[in-house]
Amino acid sequence: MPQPTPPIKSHRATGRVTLSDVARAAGVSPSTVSRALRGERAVDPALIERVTAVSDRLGYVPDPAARALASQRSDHVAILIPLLSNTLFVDLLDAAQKTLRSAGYQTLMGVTHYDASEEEQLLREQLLHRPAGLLITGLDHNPVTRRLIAHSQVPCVHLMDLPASDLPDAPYCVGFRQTDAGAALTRHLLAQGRRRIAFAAAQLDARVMQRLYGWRTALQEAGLHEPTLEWLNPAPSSLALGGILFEQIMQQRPAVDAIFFCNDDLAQGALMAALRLGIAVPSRVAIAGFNDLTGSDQMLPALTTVRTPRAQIGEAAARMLLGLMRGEAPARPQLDLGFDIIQRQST
Amino acid sequence: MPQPTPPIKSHRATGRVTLSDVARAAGVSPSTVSRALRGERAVDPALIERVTAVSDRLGYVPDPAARALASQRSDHVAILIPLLSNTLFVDLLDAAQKTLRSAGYQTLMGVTHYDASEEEQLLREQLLHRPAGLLITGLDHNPVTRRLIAHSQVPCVHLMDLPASDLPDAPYCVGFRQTDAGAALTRHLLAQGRRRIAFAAAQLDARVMQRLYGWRTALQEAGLHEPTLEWLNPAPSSLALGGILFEQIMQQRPAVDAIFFCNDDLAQGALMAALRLGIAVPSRVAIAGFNDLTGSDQMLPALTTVRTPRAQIGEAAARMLLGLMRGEAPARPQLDLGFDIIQRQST
DNA sequence: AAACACTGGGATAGCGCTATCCTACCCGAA
DNA sequence: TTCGGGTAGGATAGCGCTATCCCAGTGTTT
Repeated sequence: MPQPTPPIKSHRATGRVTLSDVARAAGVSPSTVSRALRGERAVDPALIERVTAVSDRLGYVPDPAARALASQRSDHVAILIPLLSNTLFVDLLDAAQKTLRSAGYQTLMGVTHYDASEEEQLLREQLLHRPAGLLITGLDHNPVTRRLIAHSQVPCVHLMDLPASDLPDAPYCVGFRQTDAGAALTRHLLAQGRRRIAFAAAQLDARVMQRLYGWRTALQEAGLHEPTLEWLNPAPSSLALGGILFEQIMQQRPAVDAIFFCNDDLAQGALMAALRLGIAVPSRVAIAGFNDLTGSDQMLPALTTVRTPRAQIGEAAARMLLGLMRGEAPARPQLDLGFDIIQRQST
Repeated sequence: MPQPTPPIKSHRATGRVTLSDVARAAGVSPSTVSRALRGERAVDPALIERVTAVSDRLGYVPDPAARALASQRSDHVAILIPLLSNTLFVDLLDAAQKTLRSAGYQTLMGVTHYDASEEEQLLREQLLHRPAGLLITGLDHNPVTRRLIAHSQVPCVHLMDLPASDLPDAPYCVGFRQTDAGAALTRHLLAQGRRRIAFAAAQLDARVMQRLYGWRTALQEAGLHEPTLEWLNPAPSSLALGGILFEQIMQQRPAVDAIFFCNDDLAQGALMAALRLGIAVPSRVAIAGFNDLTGSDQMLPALTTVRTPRAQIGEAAARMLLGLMRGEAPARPQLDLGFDIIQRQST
């Protein structure tokens, strides 16, 4: 009776070059290959070189799933942003993603739509993949979300916002002081001789409210604060809405001589509406925006705005996170990248 | 001599509720739990219910890494787009991502920057994660990329473009006929009485060239084609560039009475430049764009453009892919979602 | 010289699933 | 009655890594 030849390899062979293949070819143990390739523990430099050479020759590439299962840490970095329809966040995502990829990490993107419970749910899904790090927009999250982050032990950097003061147990974050930026732009308008400065906003997220606070503070300091000049609309931000808000303000508060829009899209819409309505900008009313989005320099008149370093924030936050994932503590837990007032023709 | 108590659980216990925990609690084998929860093979309905109940009670959630390792398929879907700085692709990504997430998939995003070798490299990285599916922008990829896709056996749907004709072995794709759209918009301009219609383009990707081809065809049919009215610039598209192109064309081809810009950002820039230069639109020159991007309806005059169903493309492609991943063949491998000419005041 | 760290390698047991094989049982057909 | 085939469960061996333990060899201390 003929003996069946025993299978040499598993019945589920995949054709992939594995770590054991490299180990066999290099004449060392799998542990050594693993350590040599990852730079873990001390390995004889000569061995590292030999293993690396063999690995390259065979075209070995580690399997992320196996690595994730064994080490309980994947090569994913999760990022949570509110929207993709605001280029602000897309720029953040783009920069972070680029930086993370060059370090070998894959980005897991989550879009929260400004919804705390959706944020929580997205975070849960992302944490299942045991990400190596987490980037999250803003500082205010619901308690469950905060607990999930803390309990997961995953290094986390917050984007865009900075805490009011340097708390001892402050979270890691990269951004700028929204309040200061709001106040600075308002002071710019005051310096131009404007006295009745309205604040028009939509999509009232935490950062918008901080800009409002900055506006309010600057006007109070100047003794010019007037609550009826706050024009807040919770709807999503858009050019069209900017036009509508502009028209409302001009009609209902004709004495207004400047409007601070919380975002450039609103301000751009206002500028187009002004053109349509024949309202002279800046002579009749000055218009200023926030974020220096695409096209603001092309408006007629060109839009005065606050340039926010969103790409730099994305990149710096990713770098800080990469450091944290290596176990390094950043120089300072908060990184303030500032902002610039860009004066153009609309003020 | 006291015996050391043997550890009950592994020394690397993670506190996670595993499939075996559910199996033990439900009094069945792990295989049965796995099958019951995935709806694999036939399982006694009563058992399915019991297992599901126990699983819910314990809060069991499958580990994606373990699943990926064992099954050689992850819950990731890879998506490759050229840029994040064009809202067109962001809308595509947003819609696809939303659809895929609701089906339990995580999106792995790759940004190719219109670079074929970067696309190939990104694809390699994504394939390491053994994605369950792949979405890729466009139909033209380098041979290695095509081979990687074919060899990976991962279901793949192409976005935005449709092949010239219905080939028998045609790839799956969802989009619309760029050539037809280009021709249709050109015919619209002809119908308005325009005779010297320029085509201005930047970021000359395959789709832009197809629109150019459509423009050319329509003009040739009308006996009005003039090669010197092709204005092609390989630089990235932007409002500022649109303004520059507009100024160049008006200066160097004063007889032009209409300009078809290959993308709305260029056309918006041109409209702003026209305002600045005091060139009347549409009386002196008509301006039309493509894609109906944000703000086009707010321009002065409002921009005539082609509305492209990018969100629908993202969603439909994701749905088609989900079907393919379940092993279903779509009704037709090509899905044409069409386009609409949106006539506004600029023509 | 004995005791004691280090250092750098190997052996091995999982990580938490799924794929595959195996088996008991039930059914209808011969 | 017997047998084949289908059905629904269990047993088990990995998937490809890393974490942990172990150990031989080499200093270092008193």
